[in-house]
Amino acid sequence: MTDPAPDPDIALRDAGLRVTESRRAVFAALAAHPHASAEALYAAVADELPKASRQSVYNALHDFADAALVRRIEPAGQPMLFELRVDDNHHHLVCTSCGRVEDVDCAVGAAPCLHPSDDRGFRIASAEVTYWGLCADCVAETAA
Amino acid sequence: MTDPAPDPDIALRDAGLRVTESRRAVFAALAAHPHASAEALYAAVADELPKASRQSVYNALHDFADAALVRRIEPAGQPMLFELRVDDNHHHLVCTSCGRVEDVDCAVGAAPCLHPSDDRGFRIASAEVTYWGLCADCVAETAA
DNA sequence: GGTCTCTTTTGATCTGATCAAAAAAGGACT
DNA sequence: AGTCCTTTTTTGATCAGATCAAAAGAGACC
Repeated sequence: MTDPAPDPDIALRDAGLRVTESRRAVFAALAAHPHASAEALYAAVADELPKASRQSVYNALHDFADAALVRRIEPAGQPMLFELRVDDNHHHLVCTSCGRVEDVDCAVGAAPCLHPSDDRGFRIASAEVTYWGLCADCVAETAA
Repeated sequence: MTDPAPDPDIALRDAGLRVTESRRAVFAALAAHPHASAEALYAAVADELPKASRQSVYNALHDFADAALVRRIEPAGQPMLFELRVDDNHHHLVCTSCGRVEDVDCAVGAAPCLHPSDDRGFRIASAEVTYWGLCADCVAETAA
């Protein structure tokens, strides 16, 4: 297990990125909101740092993704979402009703689905599993 | 196995959709171009039926998807893609370099990845697996 | 063929994301 | 602490893909 909440300043510097207020704020927003869109993160950042611009949030997220500090996911029908969990190979549950996203550890063993029956000549780098369904809240709501 | 190339007219009528020239053209375009974007399909349709509008292609695709005549996939970084294979549970190989998409049958047995280690209370309806990597052509190009 | 409903067209509009140039701030060095 | 160079941020434009809405047109049932 890697450290659960690494110091953002150190992580940034290690990645060769300058430590700035906006980036710290984006980092904090990511920690507070797993699976948030750029827009949602901008809203969160703006709460703490009103002078920050939307573009700076996009910039930060882009830079973080390039540096592998965050992972970017794009479930169908949703804008890009960002998450801090990058060191493990985990997958996602997505609610088809409310859009909620939850993490789920890799199904069986280490890299279960990494080998398709026929790889068509592809050099496969990773496998991404998305489980579609109704979250607990939406199941309850449907029942009512 | 269901019929490999069902008569579009019948499929449309069975779905409660009127049979029109544009829809027939979109169907043909889908058959000719698996995993094509709405834009690409519009281009293909326009070749055969110049008077067809872009919107009519979007409409048709939307209607087809609602009627489960086509499946819509949205690999990260690409626009929506549409495919006619809907009756089987298959997955996709996506080339991270050129964007090429290939089908791959469900990895092991019937519904291999359908059960995550912890479903977080979700009522799971389906699992989607995307394999990311380099297609054969892009591997060759990289080697050169 | 007449009539009603479903489709198509046209053109506007929206969201999410990206691009680009000028201004501002980080941080290495003295 | 001050200087300088480079990276970041800001500002505002722009883009792509997709959707919405009203009016015109075409399918299909009688």
